Amino acid sequence: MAGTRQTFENLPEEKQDRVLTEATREFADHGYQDASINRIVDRLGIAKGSVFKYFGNKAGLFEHIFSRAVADFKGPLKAIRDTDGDFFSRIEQSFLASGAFIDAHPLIYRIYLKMLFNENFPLRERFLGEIRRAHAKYLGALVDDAVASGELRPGLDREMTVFLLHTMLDRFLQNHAVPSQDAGIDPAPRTLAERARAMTEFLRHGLGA
Amino acid sequence: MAGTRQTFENLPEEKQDRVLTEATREFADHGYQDASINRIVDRLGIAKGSVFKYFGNKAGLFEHIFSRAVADFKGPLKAIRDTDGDFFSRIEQSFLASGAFIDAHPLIYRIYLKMLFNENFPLRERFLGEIRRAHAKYLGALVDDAVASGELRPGLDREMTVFLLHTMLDRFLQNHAVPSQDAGIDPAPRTLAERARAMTEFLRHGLGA
Amino acid sequence: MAGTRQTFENLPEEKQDRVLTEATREFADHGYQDASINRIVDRLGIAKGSVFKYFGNKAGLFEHIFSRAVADFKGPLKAIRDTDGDFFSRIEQSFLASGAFIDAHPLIYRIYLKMLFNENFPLRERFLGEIRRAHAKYLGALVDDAVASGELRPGLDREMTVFLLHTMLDRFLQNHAVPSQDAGIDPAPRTLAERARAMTEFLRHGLGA
Amino acid sequence: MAGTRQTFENLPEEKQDRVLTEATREFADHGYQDASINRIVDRLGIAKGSVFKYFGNKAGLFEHIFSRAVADFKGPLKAIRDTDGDFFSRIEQSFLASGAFIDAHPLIYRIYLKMLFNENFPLRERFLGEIRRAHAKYLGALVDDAVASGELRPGLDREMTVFLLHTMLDRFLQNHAVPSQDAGIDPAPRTLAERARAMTEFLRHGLGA
DNA sequence: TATGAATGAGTATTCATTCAT
DNA sequence: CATGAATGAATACTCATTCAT
Repeated sequence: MAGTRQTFENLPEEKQDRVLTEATREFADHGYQDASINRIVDRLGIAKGSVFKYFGNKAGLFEHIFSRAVADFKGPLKAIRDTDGDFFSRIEQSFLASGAFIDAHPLIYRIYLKMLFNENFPLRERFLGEIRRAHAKYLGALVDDAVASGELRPGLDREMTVFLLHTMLDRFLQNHAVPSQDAGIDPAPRTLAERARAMTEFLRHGLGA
Repeated sequence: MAGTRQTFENLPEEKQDRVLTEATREFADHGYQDASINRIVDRLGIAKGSVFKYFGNKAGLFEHIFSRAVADFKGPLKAIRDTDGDFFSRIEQSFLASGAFIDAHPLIYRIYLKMLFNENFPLRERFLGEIRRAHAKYLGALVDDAVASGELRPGLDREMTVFLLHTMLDRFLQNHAVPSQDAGIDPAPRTLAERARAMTEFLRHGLGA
Repeated sequence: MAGTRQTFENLPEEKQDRVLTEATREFADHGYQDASINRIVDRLGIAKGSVFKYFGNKAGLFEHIFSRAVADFKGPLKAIRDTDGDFFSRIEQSFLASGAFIDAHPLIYRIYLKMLFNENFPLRERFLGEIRRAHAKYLGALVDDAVASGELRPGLDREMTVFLLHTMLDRFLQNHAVPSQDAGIDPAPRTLAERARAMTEFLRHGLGA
Repeated sequence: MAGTRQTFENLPEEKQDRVLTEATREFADHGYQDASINRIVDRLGIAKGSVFKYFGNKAGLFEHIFSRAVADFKGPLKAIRDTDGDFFSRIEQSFLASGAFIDAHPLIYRIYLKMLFNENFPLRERFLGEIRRAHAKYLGALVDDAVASGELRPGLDREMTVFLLHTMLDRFLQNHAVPSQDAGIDPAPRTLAERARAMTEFLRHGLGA
């Protein structure tokens, strides 16, 4: 109880920020296992022991960073939940809001992507599960509203619809963050808004009443 | 570096297979950077020097393995290119064939997934580009056929359509390989066939004439 | 170094006790070199700097603890010096009193045992010498009395007799504190009293007139 | 199976000896936990990785050294088991043979002493148990012979007698190896033979018929 | 051609100690 | 007078790569 988490929060906020920024960058560049605390402290110009004082160990540092990020991840969705408008315009806004989040926190999103298929991140199951459930809950609510208002074509399987929306959102964001991934597939670079609009149109045709 | 690759191919085929299988497993389990040649040779019971004789260095070993895999990746698509049937049934068959490929080569696909967002794989850009282009070419041809036969609704942007198909296929496969990824989103476990059918139906509504 | 020891003794006695108990436990568990001031202060919930204020450094802490213990070690012997009774019953009482001391201060005795053959304890020579000399003096006095009263068989070398008594006492105590040490040698577990009686009988035969 | 124990035994014998000698010295000087592989390899002038190649880890190195030592420990006793002569002269020979062993392997004996009261040696229970049981078996056989031939006074408890002999032997050896331990108790330095003779005499009086 | 011994820089983590607040 | 942040050297251990046999 004595030494660990408390000590970091007693630091001047500016120093806290420097440490977290540098560490986040390291994890974004190298994932968890290959991230090097040596490199972090060298760049920061602080003693190696300090990091362990602050966070206990490497996993503690990662968990500190990513648990804050998980909270942030959920943020943009909440903002839209209460939005007015028809189903598909709310979907489009979700795309845009999530894209804006990624633009604001590119390092965090790179960590998330690395975590997706790399098993050795601490608390990976918990973190990914939280994010998934938040999205599922949010998208499920949107779908329920749309079913009630008759905006979706009848006979749609609710679970499959949520899964499809999630799929589209996820891939939209991946593509936004790592455009090279679609080099050769979608060669024409588009703005965030253009792409969001196009995918919404597709969804409207596929799902709309 | 002179007779490098040659020496490996002079080995009895059975030994070649053992080496490649064990190395593939290591990369699938740990990615590139964290894969350990020490562990590989320990499991194989061969000398460490041999691996370096065969492949030059760690990157050479990986490239040997994954360049063969890239060729395999393209295989299932070619098989369907000449298939008869309407557009959407050919799409559904693509889903099924790709899913079958993953079931047959789970380790290769795990490596591919890790490579997707992890920058430090050797020749990553080249490998991913090859796979992407193969898919784009294949899907593009399918779309062109469908446009010609009027199976797609008019006014569809070809590139965006290809992108959407690719998105659906990719996510379908990820979900097939790592089902836990959708725990909480698509809780009802489905067979490969059921899921392929459902996604095809969705595409038919979204894209069909 | 000025007011060093003083500051500790100004503490409320209860806090002094907590600090010393926890530190003694750490030294008993880990010896000197591997004892960790980090762990001690973590368990105590006090600042690390305080320990250094109180005792100067790690050696100072150990010396404070063990110099008090040395005084205690000598205690039980003094109590018997003035006892009446024949030589061998006084010996037996010494065994019992020393065993009782160990039961009352098990941590101190564990430190003593570790110090016996581990050279890197601070002031080791001094501490061990003090204890040895106290025992030698005490046992020597007993032997002198017995020689005078004719209780010992004639011709016994005084020094060797003292050495033998010391040997028996020491090993008796070690065995009492670490019974597993004699697993397989003396498998029948005995009470302190039984063992003291048996060893006294042996000594009576070996040394008695 | 590939890398570990085999590699060390392939080394030229001279190098094996240098490594073991230096490592044994380190353990004798510092015990297990405080022994430093850094120091060992620095003195040897070899790479740190080599030691881990040879023995796997620090515990493996220690176990290699001490398991050989345990075998050696038992050696001198076996040599005497078949000796002729009366009980007490065989005991005296045991003292002398064990003392000679310690003189020949002082480092090993110092490790043994440190292990006696320091819990964190690898395989400690096993090693100490083996040594104890060997001694108990040997001394028990001597006692049984003496009981059969009537050399011991009647009514002696066999177990207690073995325990006493073990006690005397152990302490005799400790005193021989670490004479300073008895500074102030037995100030007159004696030869090994003198001391063995004196202790045997004592035992003869205490135990003899 | 295969072997496996040698290397040395790299990893996370712990530690006693200092000193500004 | 107490605090606890900072330090940097120390620890065991792993790794890809080289090269003499």
